Amino acid sequence: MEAINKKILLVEDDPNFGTVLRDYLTMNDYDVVHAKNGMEGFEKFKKDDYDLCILDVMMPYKDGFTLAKEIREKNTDVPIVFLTAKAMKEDVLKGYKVGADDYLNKPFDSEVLLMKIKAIIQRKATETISDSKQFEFTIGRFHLNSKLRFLRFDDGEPVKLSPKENELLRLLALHENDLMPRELALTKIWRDDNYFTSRSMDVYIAKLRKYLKLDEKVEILNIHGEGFRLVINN
Amino acid sequence: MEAINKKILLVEDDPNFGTVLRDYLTMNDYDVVHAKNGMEGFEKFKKDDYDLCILDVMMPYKDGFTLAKEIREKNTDVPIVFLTAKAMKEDVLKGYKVGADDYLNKPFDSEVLLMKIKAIIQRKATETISDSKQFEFTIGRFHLNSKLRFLRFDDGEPVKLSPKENELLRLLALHENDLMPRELALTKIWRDDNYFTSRSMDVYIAKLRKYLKLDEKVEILNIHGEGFRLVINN
DNA sequence: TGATAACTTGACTAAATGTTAAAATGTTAA
DNA sequence: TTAACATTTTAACATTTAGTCAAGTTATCA
Repeated sequence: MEAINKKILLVEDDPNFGTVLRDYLTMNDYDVVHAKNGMEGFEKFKKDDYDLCILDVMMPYKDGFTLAKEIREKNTDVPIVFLTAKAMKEDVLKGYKVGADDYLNKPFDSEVLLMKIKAIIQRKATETISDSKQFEFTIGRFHLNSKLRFLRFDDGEPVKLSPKENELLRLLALHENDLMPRELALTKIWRDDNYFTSRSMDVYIAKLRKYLKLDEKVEILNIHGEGFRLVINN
Repeated sequence: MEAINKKILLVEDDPNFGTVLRDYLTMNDYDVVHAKNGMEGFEKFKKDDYDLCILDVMMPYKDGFTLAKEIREKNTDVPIVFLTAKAMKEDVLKGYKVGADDYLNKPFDSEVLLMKIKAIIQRKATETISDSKQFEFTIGRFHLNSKLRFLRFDDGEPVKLSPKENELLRLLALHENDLMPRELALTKIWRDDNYFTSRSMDVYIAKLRKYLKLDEKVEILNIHGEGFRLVINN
């Protein structure tokens, strides 16, 4: 039986390092497409579907973070790994905002690299499956059934939620107590990130808050400029 | 090249079993410190850094779960494995609540033990950075969550930080006890290094100092003409 | 001690968010 | 097909949050 290899987009401007890495990955049964700079990387990304993107951070013309942002606009799911020179831990936050899945410090152990790649692709696969499977949530004294689109308080009468209300609350519940980035909701639910969809989302946050205020332990907090957080206090 | 052995803290009150296990692990290139009870185990834990803790659940005075809780307060990352006579379901659940990484049932196959140990230490080592680590810091009696942008003192109410406050404190924490060059913060956070951004940064240093003065052991020192230092005094 | 760097405070501007209501759009059943 | 209703978007305005800058004070260094 011939298994289909995972496809990796490698964007690395250093020709020596890039070639070595490409060959090493190819040897380990990955299909590697190697782009020599950010521009080329984005072109190649648009032309095909990849299971993983490995981006060098420091590149002329277009750095890895900028490229990642462009990639994220096209595809919210593909795992992205950054290659950085050692001792650049300050940049991790920046990478995270763009939706980084991991960092690799140059130089790195090739064994570790392979393990991480495998783990990330694997994690992404199970994550999306388990995410898409979760349709019922307990939110404080509420129960959300996201498939039937209703929200029940204690044992009272369920309230019917509109599609947008439902999806937004579900996304918040999936990130319970953690940050649910604004951008995530916009790309996942509204499939567009602009001023108006953003305002629309705020309207829905207000509606959800109105529903949720029956339980004073449940609240939707805003993190200015970042997104929202569904917290359940004890 | 001589690799440094991984250090294991073994807490087991049964002298026979404990000694046999210690010797077996030592034979397999682990550095083992053997404590005969929970109290001794915690003392030894505080004195050194370990790559893994193996705790017997049933011990006099202080059982394994209680010890695990104390260890977790000091260190949220170190892998913990419990040794149990038999896998009681409720015990397993209790263990995972305390943050157990695995269970070993006595008696157990020594080969299996070695494999599990290797796997656990390995897994911990390759865990992705984006899983919290780089966003959470302990600063004296404070806890900084850089992703959610809040700073908590002891177990009090978290204070919300502005993006700039957050990034600056994070940068200082990354350089804890070391110099954080002024220029670094300006280029990383303000993306511009001029007179005014520099004044602006001073404003933020002042704000951070105000937050941090709750713990007199924590301070931000200035190094004239160089930058700042976040120091934690003992 | 004079020059430069660091610190503090508060006023001001810009941007993001909260809220409500009206307008536009979508859906369903008679 | 359309009337009634549900959903979503847009608009308007209020409020909160964040960042910058200016000006005066204090600390440090040579």
